[in-house]
Amino acid sequence: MAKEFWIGDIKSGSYDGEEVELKGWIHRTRGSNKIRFVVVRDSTGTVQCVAKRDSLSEQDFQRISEALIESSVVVRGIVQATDREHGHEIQVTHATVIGPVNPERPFPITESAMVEADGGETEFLLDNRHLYLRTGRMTTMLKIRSSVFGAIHSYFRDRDFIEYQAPNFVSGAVEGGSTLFEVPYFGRKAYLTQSWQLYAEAAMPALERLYTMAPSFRAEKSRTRRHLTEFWHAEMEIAWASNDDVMEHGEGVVRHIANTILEDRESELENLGRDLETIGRFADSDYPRMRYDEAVETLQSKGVEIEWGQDLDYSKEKILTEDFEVPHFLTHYPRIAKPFYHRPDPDDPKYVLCHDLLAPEGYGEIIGGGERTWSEDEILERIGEEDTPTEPYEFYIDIRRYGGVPHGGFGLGVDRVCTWLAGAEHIREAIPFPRDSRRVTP
RNA sequence: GCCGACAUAGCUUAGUUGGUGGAGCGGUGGACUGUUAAUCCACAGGUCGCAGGUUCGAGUCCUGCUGUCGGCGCCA
Repeated sequence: MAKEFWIGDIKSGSYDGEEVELKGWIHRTRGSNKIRFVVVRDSTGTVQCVAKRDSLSEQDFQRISEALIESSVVVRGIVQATDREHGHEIQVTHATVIGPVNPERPFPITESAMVEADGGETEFLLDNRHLYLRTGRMTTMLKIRSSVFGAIHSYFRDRDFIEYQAPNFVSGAVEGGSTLFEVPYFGRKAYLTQSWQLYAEAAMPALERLYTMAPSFRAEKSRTRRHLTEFWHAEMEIAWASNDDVMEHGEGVVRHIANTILEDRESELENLGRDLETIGRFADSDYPRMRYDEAVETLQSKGVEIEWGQDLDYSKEKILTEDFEVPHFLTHYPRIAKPFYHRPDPDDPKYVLCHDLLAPEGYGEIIGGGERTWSEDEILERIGEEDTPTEPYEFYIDIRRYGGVPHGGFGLGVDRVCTWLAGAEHIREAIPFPRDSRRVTP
């Protein structure tokens, strides 16, 4: 039963002249009543199978001729290298349809649906996401996504970080409670986590270097091409570290991701029309760093209306990224613009020791992080500034009461990184079943 | 939360000043021995998102609703 032959290997010439048994799905089919051209797909590619009427039994020829797009088939035949545009093809000797498609309900995703959608974001394709997954564009995207996930794991594991898991049901927020999903919890209220961070800080004195990749949930009614309500969050926390140390890892992991997909997913990137030199630049360059004050001056010199102390929203980030060809950091935001867990800069407590990493080409923020407020006095002062009650944060304060140390970390939006590196139009293209404020199905 | 669009066959869409809704793809039947989104002929397929209203007459004009898309804010 196990599958022995893969289209990717057939196309690379491993079986020229040999007989193979091909298991896959019909991608396209055409031809006459004497010869049928059936393009078969598997997870590694597509290959044209040529079924000549007199080369296989009448029954097999009939079956393969009648099978509709997305029928699953087992085809046996001889691999032949050709000069035709599609390269290798298979001269069919036997054909069986395993899972047929009923002509009364043909595969709904047609050329017209694909061509028109381009990025794949029509309502129809979103409603049929479970079927859209098997199209070329989505398959390619999922392969790149897998490599991005793998690269994040290998980056941290190669540097002796410990993978550590936090609960997804939580009782409080990391920041502003308005964006929490509330779920009933045996007569009480619980919430879906927005971030691993608070729980990571609890384990920081135990593990010192830790990371995770897990879903985070934000109940924001965001309607943009960079937001999901459920997204994959790669987070790290490191003891004995400054803002600069954390940034080194942020730059390191993003460059490692770019390097990995360049190495493992070159053809997939090209399929999506991504320029490899551009990705190479993301992989090899140093990422510039700019302080908030400098960013405000730059914006003001460009005629943008902004006052010191305002947070930098997306429209302003976008203007800043125009000056860069690679990701760049923005650091040292005003204390008043950032939540309590960011540590004030001892050199100038008007600022906090934080950073955002902005992707170029208009993709915007992919990392947010910084040094944490780590002493008991400072954390109480910072929480006090926000008029936040301290009770929900008792465990967080405890971490500072028992041997606090300088530490920091960041959160990386994995789906955003996939969107950016793949050159996709919308974050929905980069995740199999996107969740936003208007869609939880399929 | 705010702003702006859109909704016609399974899909992608055309539809003029309001006068019996067309096409391409997909499907079915037929032709064709090398096709590349194959081609050619024929057929089937429509409560024009829903509910009201204006009118002799509404896919088309008006109101409301629903759904979807795009943008802002928020952020990863």
